[in-house]
Amino acid sequence: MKNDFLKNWDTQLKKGMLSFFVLQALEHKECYGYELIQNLKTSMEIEVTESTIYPLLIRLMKEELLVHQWVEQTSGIPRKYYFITEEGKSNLVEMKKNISVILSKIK
Amino acid sequence: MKNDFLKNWDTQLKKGMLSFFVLQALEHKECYGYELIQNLKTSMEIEVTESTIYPLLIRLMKEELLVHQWVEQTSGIPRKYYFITEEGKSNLVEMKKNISVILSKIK
DNA sequence: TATAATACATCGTTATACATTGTATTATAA
DNA sequence: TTATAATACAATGTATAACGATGTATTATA
Repeated sequence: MKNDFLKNWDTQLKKGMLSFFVLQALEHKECYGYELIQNLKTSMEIEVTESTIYPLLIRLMKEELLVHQWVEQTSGIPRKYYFITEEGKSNLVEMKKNISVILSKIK
Repeated sequence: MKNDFLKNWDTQLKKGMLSFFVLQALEHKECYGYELIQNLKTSMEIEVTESTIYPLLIRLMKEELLVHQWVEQTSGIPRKYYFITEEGKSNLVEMKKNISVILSKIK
């Protein structure tokens, strides 16, 4: 069981890593917000709430790293699908470079 | 040259990684605040300002991951040396584990 | 027929990096 | 001699991002 310091540290570490993983996930395959939360949990073991993911997606769209498209469903609420842009892809490459530099500093 | 998004992302990534690197540095060798800033820059290529490091050291002491000791100098201002505690060392181990889990998720 | 799951979103709180500013001492260059 | 930089500590205010709580609406299930 994690202590309070480590729990808070996990949260702080997400500030940065989460946007990387969201871009990585959407580069692999476009999806809608709710689906992204499930995907991060099941295939990445990253737990995020809606109050984290929706503002994050909005920020990434403002930065033009993502675009969205509403898709009507045969039944139920329309889904807002997110797609990574070319700028998103090139930023993802830069982010990966930065992360490997950081990793090289870990003893 | 990094764009605004990447510059901000770097800052966000520090929120979490910096406390790890400070603990790692102090595990290697105790030092005082100003010295720590120099060490992080020269041997780790991590740039931090005093307004980042001093509050961080205070937080890590509150968590009892660090302790400090004032050391008088033959000339000049006394220096506040920081030492990692046993709890600090064990938390550092946990942090390193967490980081490798995160890394394994990078494609 | 109530409850859970799906799907969107916002608001307030909290934590942290950083620019700016401040104090004080010592070394160096003009 | 004097101004400037470097050393060494610290606090204040701002911006950013994760998260708990809350809200709306639809569909599936018990």
